[in-house]
Amino acid sequence: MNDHVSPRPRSPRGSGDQLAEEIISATTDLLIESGSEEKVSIRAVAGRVGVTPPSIYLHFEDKEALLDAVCARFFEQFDEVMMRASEGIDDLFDRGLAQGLAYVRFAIDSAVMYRITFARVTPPGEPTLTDEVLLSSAFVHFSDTVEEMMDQGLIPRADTVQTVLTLWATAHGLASLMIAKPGLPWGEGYELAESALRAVCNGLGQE
Amino acid sequence: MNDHVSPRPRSPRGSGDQLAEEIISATTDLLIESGSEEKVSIRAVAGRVGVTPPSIYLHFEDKEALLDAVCARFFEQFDEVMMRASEGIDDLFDRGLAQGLAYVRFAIDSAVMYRITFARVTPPGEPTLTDEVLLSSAFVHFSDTVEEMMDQGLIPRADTVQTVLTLWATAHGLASLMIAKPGLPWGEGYELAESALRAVCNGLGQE
DNA sequence: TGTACATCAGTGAACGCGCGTTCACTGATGTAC
DNA sequence: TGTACATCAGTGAACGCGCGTTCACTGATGTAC
Repeated sequence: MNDHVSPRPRSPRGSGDQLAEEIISATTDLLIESGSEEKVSIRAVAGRVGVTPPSIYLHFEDKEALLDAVCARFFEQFDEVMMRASEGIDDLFDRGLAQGLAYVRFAIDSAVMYRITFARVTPPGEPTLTDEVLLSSAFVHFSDTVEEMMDQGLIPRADTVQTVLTLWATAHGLASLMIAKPGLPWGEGYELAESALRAVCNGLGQE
Repeated sequence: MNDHVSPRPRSPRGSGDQLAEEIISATTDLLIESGSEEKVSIRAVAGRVGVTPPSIYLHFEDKEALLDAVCARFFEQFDEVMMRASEGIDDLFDRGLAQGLAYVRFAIDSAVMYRITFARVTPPGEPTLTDEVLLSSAFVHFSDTVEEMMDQGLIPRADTVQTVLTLWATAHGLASLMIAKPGLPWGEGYELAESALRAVCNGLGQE
């Protein structure tokens, strides 16, 4: 964890953002390796990047801000992954399912980051959380899919946000329980996850 | 957090277990107050109980062992809560639903403990996890309910464990997402949770 | 073109702190005779 | 019944450590004249 790298050359003037990027990805790597945010120190991050600890504070106000940036960066990847997974799938139901499964898959593949991101509870006063998530690309894109599915009658028409939250909770529950309790009999691949997602889709509106 | 309490009287000979109990509940209280296991120190626990730090090691091998004991104790409560919630409900479907909802409710009421318990990932080598959970009262009791529901045709007959895992994942997803993102529009009470649980029950077997 | 200067990304050393844990010790309690 | 002793739950003080963060400083780079 305390690995040092040959000191990096000084950055040219206005290119401070590049170091910020390197700090974020070094922190991500260390989080994955260590498995917890408390085990990743500013010193270790600095060492990994090839810089001294105080330099970190030139780019992030404190450790919390750095971790926030890292988690935000991670969360952004979900949109890309879900979009890519449904590319070229014509059947609308299959497309929605593929997106949900891609979510579960990606969460499990990046188990440590997923766990850490969701463990960082949003402070109660945070006013913009709702907007932040609701406006995030992943949420919007998936909402679009859901709305189309309603249009085609694949799932019953209802409040879009409520439906999206229900499906998200299902996918999140599968991913996070599979991560937390990997020893349970989840079966070989993702069949259980797939059938759970299908079940909730098919049961919508029959409540 | 560093509160001290008047020093407790010395325990009589063979009653060391009582102090162990007090340590567990003091730790639970401190976890709830601080919101994270790293913020709870052995010193603080000792102070809360009214004892010096080294005494803790007379009852728990180290901090990890103490936290494990605390989480195990917490997990045991789920069975009691779910059983109590379904008492006196005759309709079998309603009984299952009440158990699921009680799970979500209790998880949210004890948000901090729930989050911490599920964040403590079971180490990969742990051999007994599966048996541990599968034999736990909550799992067994809920499995019984599910099996009865299958008998009555309320949900399709299928592998019980798979069905229980699916329902557990749904309840867990709702609870943990509601805890992690309380700012999202979950609605007033637990209607969204209830309709999600109903949806997955009704969609089972239609995959 | 050459020189003095301002800028500012990054440094080196240190700060104070709280932590988990260890260890030799104490002293009230129970027991043996 | 009285006394010497073993037991052992809990103590007091200290260990070494790594942490987040601060602050005065450096020195390469770009700019003004």
